[in-house]
Amino acid sequence: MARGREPTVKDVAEHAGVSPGVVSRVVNANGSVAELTRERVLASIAELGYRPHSAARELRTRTTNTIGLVLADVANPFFSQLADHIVRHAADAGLGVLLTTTQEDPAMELKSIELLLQKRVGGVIAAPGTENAAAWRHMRETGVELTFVDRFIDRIPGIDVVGMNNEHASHSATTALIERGHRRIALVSGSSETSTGRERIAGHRRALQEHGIAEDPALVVELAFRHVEAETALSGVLALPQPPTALIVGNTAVSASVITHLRSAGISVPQDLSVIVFHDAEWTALTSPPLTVVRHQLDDLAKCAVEMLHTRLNSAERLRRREKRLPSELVIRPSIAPVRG
Amino acid sequence: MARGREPTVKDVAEHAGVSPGVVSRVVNANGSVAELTRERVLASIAELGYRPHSAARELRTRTTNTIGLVLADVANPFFSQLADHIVRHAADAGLGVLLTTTQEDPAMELKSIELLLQKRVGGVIAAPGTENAAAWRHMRETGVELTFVDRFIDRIPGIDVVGMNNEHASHSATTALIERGHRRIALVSGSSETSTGRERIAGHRRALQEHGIAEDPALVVELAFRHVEAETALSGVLALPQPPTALIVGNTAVSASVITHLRSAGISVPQDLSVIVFHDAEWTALTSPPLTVVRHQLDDLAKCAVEMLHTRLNSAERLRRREKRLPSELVIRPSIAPVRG
DNA sequence: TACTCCGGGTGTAACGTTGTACTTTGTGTC
DNA sequence: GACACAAAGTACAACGTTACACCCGGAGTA
Repeated sequence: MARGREPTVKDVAEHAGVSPGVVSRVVNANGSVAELTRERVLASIAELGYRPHSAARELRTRTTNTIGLVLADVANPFFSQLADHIVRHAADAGLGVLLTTTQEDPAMELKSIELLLQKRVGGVIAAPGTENAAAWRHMRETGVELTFVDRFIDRIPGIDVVGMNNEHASHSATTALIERGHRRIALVSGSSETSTGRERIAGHRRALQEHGIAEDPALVVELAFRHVEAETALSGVLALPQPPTALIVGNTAVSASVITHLRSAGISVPQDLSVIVFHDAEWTALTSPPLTVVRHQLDDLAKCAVEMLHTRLNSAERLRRREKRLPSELVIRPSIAPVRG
Repeated sequence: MARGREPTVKDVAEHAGVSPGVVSRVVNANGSVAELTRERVLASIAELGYRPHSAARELRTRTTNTIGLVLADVANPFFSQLADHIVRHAADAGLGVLLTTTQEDPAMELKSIELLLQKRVGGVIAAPGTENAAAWRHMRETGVELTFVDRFIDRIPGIDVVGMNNEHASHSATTALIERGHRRIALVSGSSETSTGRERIAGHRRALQEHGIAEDPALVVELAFRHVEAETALSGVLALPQPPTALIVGNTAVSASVITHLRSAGISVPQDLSVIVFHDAEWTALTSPPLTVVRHQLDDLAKCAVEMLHTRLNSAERLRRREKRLPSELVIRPSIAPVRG
């Protein structure tokens, strides 16, 4: 197990009979170096098994090829698929991804931010919570490039945003239900303090208004992305004197537990309740009935986020803030039906 | 946007009127320092917003509080839940997680290994593929602590392993079917080159033998974790002259697509086919019928892996190789039934 | 001839941190 | 009063890399 010290530029330089600077220029394809020596250096590198030490490089150059990724939790299929795509695209761009999760807990989010600042990551892709605006702003001011994905905090200037067109998606979903005669439509959404929550509620409202349907605040349930609350909140809504005939689940974290609850409560879909959920997880077509979903192009979302960050990292000058909204698609399946007589 | 240089120990030292060494000792709670000066230093740190520069620290101390995590893909709910738990436990231990995915592609796996070596991560948790044994061994010899999780490569010495008791789990699953009268039981598993694939096939065989049932090689389908192959391979098995009456899906990546295929092929579960799948994803109870599953304690798996790695990282001496197997549980649901006729 | 210019190379300092060796001061002991 | 001894602090080098200034020699130009 002869665990020898890892070879350094110096070792390579000596082995190739050249100065360290030349080696550096070879590995970074930087300054000019004679073809012959270049080959000699490359040979030495191969022979010694040299690998640049990124910490040293980062220290010297004050740059990094690592980005941070801050998500609520990666057990939620929405985020996990997003993470998968982001990691892939980042790898394509030569970037490593330091993953942290917040479990929707502001304190953990703060710890994540702290960690990433210490690591001096070059940039961060994050789906931020609502309470650490100051910390995010500070991170940005420290010079860390930041891209918000899916959600964002709008009080912070100069941060790119890539998200879904939530307002539109929610509007379509509600409209689809209204067209089937539904008047009492419940919406389970994330907290209205999050951008996604707000936008989804807004789209829902707009659709109601367009059809002259009065809003009933009791039908809008904001869940701060916690599984436990799902059942109690839901049973409250379903027990209303005038219960809803349709339900939109705009909080991807609780979709499965909502369906579970409906089943155990003996509510049959779509006879008793039409259901639409956000995010087309792999199982949504497997329930009975298959669920109508709002399908997001997660790959595009990830690609955009990585690209935005990457260009920022590689361009010295200060770019204008960009915001990109990706369309989503309503996939109709049997979980919605015309309202009963 | 006054993006000033980040403060360093030197700045803090000057501000507090001490030498840099003292500051270092304060932040690392290392040598002894007078209570009074300690407070003064802490005050300066707070005021200046000092944050240690990890690259510099890593360079100097030749250690890291970052570990690598190498998984096939994090879109597979099995791996994504595992990743979620690992990231959480690692954070509790003060470790950052650099996530890479291989998409089951040996070349990508090699790139991941390369990246992690460059980053000089202190340790790596990995679910390895089969083809890069040499690279993994080399990584270990370089001094990177390594823990294999879920799968492993047994040709490599000195690497800890945390996994499920796959042989036993598979044996239980097959036995449960045999007890219900099934004789022709198909097994969709990962490649028998992976440890999990081998073990699951072995457990299956043992159960068959114990009941004096002849093995039929045509009933064992090895899928190298690729979605596309699932349908064709499966339809082959189902079209056999003597088709199976039961199916065990031991490849978590294809569970959903297998179920989809069964449905589109008009095969009703459990009347035509009893089904058991590995891994209790959040949706397995939501299909109709709900699926019998082999449930793994992913949290324990993650916890063990992180703990093993963590103790290795913090103990100077060379520890003996450890291997831990966690039990899994067969959760019976209506997707299995006594064989017909 | 004297000059600039350029390719190809060397040497050195610096990035921010911490370990080691050293100095200073105070305190208790014989 | 001399001694050892610990506590508290300083100074400096080193980790591996790269940016920068510099040097050398040969080719092109006035």
